[in-house]
Amino acid sequence: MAQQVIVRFPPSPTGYLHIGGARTAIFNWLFAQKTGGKFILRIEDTDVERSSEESILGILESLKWLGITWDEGPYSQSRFIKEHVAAAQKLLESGHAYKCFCTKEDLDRKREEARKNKAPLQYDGTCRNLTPEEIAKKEAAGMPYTIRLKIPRGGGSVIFEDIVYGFIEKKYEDIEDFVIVRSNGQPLYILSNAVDDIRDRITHVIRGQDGLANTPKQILIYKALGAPAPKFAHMSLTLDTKKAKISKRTHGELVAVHFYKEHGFLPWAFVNYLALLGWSTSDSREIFSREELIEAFSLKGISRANAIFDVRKDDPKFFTDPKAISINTHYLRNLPVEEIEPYVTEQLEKAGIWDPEFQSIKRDWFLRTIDLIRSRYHVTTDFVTLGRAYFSDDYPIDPKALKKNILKHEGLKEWFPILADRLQAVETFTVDEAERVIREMAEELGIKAGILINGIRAAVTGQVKGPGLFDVLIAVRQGRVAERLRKAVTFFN
RNA sequence: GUCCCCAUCGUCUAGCCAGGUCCAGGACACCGGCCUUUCACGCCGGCAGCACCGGUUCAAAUCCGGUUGGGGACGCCA
Repeated sequence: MAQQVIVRFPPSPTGYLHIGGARTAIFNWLFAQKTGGKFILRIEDTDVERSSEESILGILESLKWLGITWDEGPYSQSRFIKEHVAAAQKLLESGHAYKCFCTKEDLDRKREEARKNKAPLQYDGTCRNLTPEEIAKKEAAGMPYTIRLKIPRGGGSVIFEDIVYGFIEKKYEDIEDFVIVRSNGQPLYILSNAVDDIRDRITHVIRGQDGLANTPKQILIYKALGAPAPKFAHMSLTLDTKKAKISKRTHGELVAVHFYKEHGFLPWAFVNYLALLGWSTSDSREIFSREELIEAFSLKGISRANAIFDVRKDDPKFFTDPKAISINTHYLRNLPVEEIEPYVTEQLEKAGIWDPEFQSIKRDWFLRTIDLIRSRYHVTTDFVTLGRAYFSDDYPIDPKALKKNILKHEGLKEWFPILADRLQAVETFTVDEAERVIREMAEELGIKAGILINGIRAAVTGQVKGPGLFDVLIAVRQGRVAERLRKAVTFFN
């Protein structure tokens, strides 16, 4: 009988959720979904200085946007500080830990010296063997102390099997007697985290590879506390194009989940992209529905090598990793229109060009129009930039379109009004009728139809490119087309 | 400095554990062509990689050792 899987995602609320954190959350969530396990959200807010309520809200919002749901929580780690302290006390009593009276200044000095002498930076164990009398004396003198875990000495090592990286061995001698409680009585993350995981019965710790070096220490804590250690699965890290770990500090908004929401990403497309960063299936599939991803997911598919988040800051063509955009594009163009409708709506609202009728009497038209123009778009914001003319009469004319497709042909100044009249005179305004009128006119004038077609497109949509013009005209509608063509004459002034 | 991890096209990666079927497959990006009123979509084609050296073997991208390169950890941060 396999026990139920319990995983957790423990962000520290010191800023927004960034893609590294999102990736960790996604992998944990996927694993829980896959195994029918439980996913706990725990806010590690014990660093009071840097934690903020605002940050917590932002993180929750980003997770919700991504569609990552949790079964328990969010718990605040700070609520359990008493338990953490009690655990430290227990370790002290059982002889697994000891009080250290070394001052921060002393330690800093020693570390600095060691750095200079290119020696290991480990704690030298000054207080490890203090006699009970010495300890009592220092305490009586009111000397503050930290609590350190007592690492076994005289050979031996910690060995564990990481699900991704395989067997990892760390010699005791390479582990220092690390601090688990500050001199002000506050427990440290390494302790709190282990205590919380024990209490929450976490079965699998899935986290970034930067936690790999900490793992032997945590295993020692579990052992000292007499609790079984969970299984560990470390994930490769996400690096930037300069191969540095991505961070809020150096990359700012570009690595924030909310940035992708604002820039027109479909949440699932983003999850799909993130899942592919450092994970794959042997059949090289890339597009997964939610159900397919859960079905295909396996911790074994996590790659050991770090992956690069290929954002090219200076490339005007891509505002982020081209692969991320291409996946978003795929979903944008292939999902049933109804599924992307809410996201388009959101963008129109944000741009102030939303018309409530788009979801009532004009809904059919709205869906058809989205469907018509989406094959050229990459993100939902394109609907309010490139596609603005479909939804609003207040749209800009691309200078290139103006120059190349309107001003270049003086004749359009006379032809536009005639075209407007003729198109307006059509009784049933259909694609075929619109095409007939325009082609006949071109023939009459003895010019290429393309001149009229491209000129009309420029005037009616403001763009040099777009769907087949006759479809465009139907989408924009007869009256507006005529109106826009008449107005276009003013471009020649 | 010490310890740990990693190494296939520009990027994400399959293949590696059980060596031959791989003169290395897919995707994105890029280039060319077809289609077309424009731009896309779509279709067809192309460019491009096993870091290096040695060993084991009839045979190595795959196993072993080393070198180089990269990343991470080493806090009274999480």
